[in-house]
Amino acid sequence: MTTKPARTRLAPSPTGRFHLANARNALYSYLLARQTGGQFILRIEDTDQKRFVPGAEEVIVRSLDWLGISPSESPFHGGIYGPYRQTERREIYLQHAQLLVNGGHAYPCFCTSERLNQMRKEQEARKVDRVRYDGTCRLLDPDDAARRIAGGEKYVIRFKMPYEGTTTAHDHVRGDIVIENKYLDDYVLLKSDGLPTYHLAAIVDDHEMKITHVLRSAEWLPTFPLHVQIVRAFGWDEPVWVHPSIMLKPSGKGKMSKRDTAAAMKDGHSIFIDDLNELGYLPEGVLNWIAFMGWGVAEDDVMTLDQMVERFSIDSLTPSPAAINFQKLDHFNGTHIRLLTTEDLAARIKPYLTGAGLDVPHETLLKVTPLIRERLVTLDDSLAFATFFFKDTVEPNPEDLIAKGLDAKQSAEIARRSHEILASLPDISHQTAEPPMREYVERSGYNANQVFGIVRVAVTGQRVSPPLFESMEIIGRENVLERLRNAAQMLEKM
RNA sequence: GCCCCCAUCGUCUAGUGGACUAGGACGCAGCCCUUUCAAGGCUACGACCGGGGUUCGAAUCCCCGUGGGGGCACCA
Repeated sequence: MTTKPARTRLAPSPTGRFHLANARNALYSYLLARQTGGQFILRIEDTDQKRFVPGAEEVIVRSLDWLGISPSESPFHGGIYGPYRQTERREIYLQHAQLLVNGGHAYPCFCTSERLNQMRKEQEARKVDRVRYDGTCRLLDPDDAARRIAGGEKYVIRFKMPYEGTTTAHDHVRGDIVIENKYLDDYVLLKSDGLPTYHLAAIVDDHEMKITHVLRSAEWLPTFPLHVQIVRAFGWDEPVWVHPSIMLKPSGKGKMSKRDTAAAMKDGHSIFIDDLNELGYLPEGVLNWIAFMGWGVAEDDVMTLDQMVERFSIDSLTPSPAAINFQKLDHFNGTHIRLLTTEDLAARIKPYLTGAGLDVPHETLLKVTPLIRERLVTLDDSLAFATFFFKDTVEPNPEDLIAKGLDAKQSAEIARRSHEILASLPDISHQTAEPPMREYVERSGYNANQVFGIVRVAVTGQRVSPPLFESMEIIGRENVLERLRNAAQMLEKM
């Protein structure tokens, strides 16, 4: 591809959590920028001070960093097109709003919210197709308006939307979108607090920051023609507009709600990036999962970030809404876990183990890791599979100690015998331990399931574990023997 | 209610008029491997929303239905 460097942006508001849709827009933006040798930047859209959530900006940056798709310009990274926080750009919007007013594309409006509410009520009563600003202040004499502003009267700046005609906006994913202007409105561009609304701020910033491709969620489609009109009113060139599909809840019925996110969390899943991190997901897995939600690839498969950079194209983005599929997340996560080197995986597992209060010697962890690797879906699954390696004793459930089809007495015998056999061995490596144990299975008349099952529960404290003999080798001779003794005693008392 | 968008297996998707007996992935089922659980391998099941056109020929183009989604703020 011989495209010129793309400048892309992620422009979230610091009003809540950083979720899947944010991450996916960020990913695609990042991919496009890196692929073309351009820049991916982060701009904070904090013009709604009422909804501002302290700390939200940090979560955004942390999430991006964790995913490995950090911006090169942002309030935190700096950059020559800053400031990257909209509240710090007031003057710029003020000037641009004035430009629009001077050009006859916008006008000051003094209508109070009370009047607006009443107006809306009346229009609804009349059952108009589209409730829309009635244009009262459009007719104001400019000098008059200027005097009222000078007099300190509160006002907003509204866009002067044509009452007739149509607007055609071109979305790269969907093609031309045509709408009759009468269904649009005289949107407020500058609020009475002097801060811009999204419509003005985003358009001005994207231009000022030399953004070439605007990637944003399809929720913006309804006001997309407005944005195009604003760009044209300024006389600027349009960026390439790209609206990836909306993400739906797993059932496919609507967007994720509070309820849905809570339900997902109960299931060990989440749409929030910081949650995913804590839940034990890998950034690689999350990225791979997100990548395919709205990006149509013929043979989708595991992909690394670098491979995505290579293969990504805004031409293959899909327009239809996509249901979130957490099972696929699990699949990709497991796959990426298996792709990690032992050292890497061990390092990532460790916090989950130590976090549970376990003392985790690194050498032991390195031996354990290959044993549990293909059993992990998330990193915290390591707790279920590896805890017994790092404890001095285990407390098996007595009932689990009794093998299927046998009674306590027989099971005790097996435990005792196994102890004897293992105790007689020079070492307990799986190479030396397995043959005599298998021989015992043959001779005893019990089956492998029964014998190894008892030993497994005795030694690991659980019915499900990594491979028995390899595990015993790591646990160590003395420890294994003791656990077997305890189990035999337990069984004999039953 | 109005506007906009969308429509291929349960889900994510490939498909840009003939190469489609419609391909892949997840999930699901079965088999193999196996001391448990996984992982892995193999196999099966499984879709072009409906109706009209256009065309020699339509999953692919057009129209109308229907269904789903999104949006109708001095929020983004």
